[in-house]
Amino acid sequence: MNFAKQLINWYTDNKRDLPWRNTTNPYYIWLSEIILQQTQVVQGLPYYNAFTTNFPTVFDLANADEQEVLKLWQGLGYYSRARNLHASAKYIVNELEGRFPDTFNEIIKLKGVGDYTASAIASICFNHVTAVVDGNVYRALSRVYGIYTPINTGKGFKEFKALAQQLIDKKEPATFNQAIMEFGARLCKPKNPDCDNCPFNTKCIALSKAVITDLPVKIKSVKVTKKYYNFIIILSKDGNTILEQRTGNGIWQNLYQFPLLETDKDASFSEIVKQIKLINYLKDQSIEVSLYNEKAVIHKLSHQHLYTKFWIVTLDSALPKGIALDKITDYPVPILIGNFIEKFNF
DNA sequence: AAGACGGGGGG
DNA sequence: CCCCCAGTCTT
Repeated sequence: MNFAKQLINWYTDNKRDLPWRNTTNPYYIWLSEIILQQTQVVQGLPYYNAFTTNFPTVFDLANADEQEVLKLWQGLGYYSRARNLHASAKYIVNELEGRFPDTFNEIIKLKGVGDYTASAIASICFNHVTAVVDGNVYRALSRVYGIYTPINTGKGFKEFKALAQQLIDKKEPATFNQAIMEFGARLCKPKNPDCDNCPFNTKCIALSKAVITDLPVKIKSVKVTKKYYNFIIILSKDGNTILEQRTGNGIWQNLYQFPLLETDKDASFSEIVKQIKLINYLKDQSIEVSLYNEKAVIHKLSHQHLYTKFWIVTLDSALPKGIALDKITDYPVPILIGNFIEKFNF
C-alpha cells in the first residue's frame, strides 16, 4: 500500500470532528485557513464559530467595519490576518461580484493567502491536486523519508513541496491534505510522537535511525546584537599600561584586555573622556586623551557585533601597578586586542 | 534571505 | 526558558 492510502486510512480512523470539515464552501474554508495560520485548532475554534455566526457570508464580512472585524479577532494575534481578511472580502464582493476565486493562481492573489492557504482552498473546495506544505507536512515527511534539508529555506520549501505533490492522492487531494496535517498534529507531534501507533513505523527512516528528535531541521537565526566597546589604552610616564583579566561567563573568559568602557550606543568624544576621568587610578591625574580610530572596528562574533574604538590615554605620571609595555605580548588576549597591539606597535 | 508579527501551550 | 503552532508580508 502506498503512502497516500495508508495515510488516508489512518485519517479515516482518527480524524477529529471539526466544523470546517463538514463543508466545502470556500468562504468557510478560507475563514478557517486564515484563522488556523500559525494557530492550533483548540485556539482557533471559538474564533471560527464567532466569525461564521457574525458574518455568515462574505457579503456580511465585506460590509462590516474594520473595527468590528478586529474586535472579533481580538486575542488571536497576528492582526494583519484580520485586516487582510476584511480587505479580501471587500475585493471578492466588489471586484468578483461575490464569487470566490476557484483556481490556485486566483486564490493566491487574495491578501493574506500564500502558497499553503491557496493549496488548501484549491484542494478542499475544488478538488485541485495541489499539495499543502505547512509545519505538519515538514515534520511528517522529513521524518518518514529522513530528509535533513532545512525547512526554513527556499530550497527546503521546494523540496518538500515537490515530495508532497508527488505523494498526494490524485483522486482525493482534499482528504490527503487534511490527513497529512492531522497526522502531523496528532500523531507525528513535535515532542513525543506516538510511533507505536504510527502506520509508517516500519518504514520511517527517522524512527529506524533513532533521529526523530533531530527532524525536521530548522536553521535558527542567531540574533545578532550590537555592542559598543571602548578600550582604554593607558600610556604612563614610566612605560606601563593596564591589562585586565575578563571574568564571568561571557565571551573571552579569562583572557586579558585593556580597560573597557561599554556604552549603549556609539559614544561621543566628550562622553568617553568624562568616563575615563572616573576611572579610579586616573582620578585627579593629568591625562591627555586621543581617539586612535575614528571609524569603529567591527568585530563580528556569531551572536554579536562589537563596534570597537581604542582610546589612547597619556598619563603624566607613573603607574606602578601597571604592566610593562614590553611584556604586553606575554598575556593571552582576544584577536581583536591582539590586532590592535600589533598595529599600534608599542 | 532575514525579520516582524502574537498569544497559548508543552516540556 | 525555549520551541512550536493548518504562514504571510515586508525589507
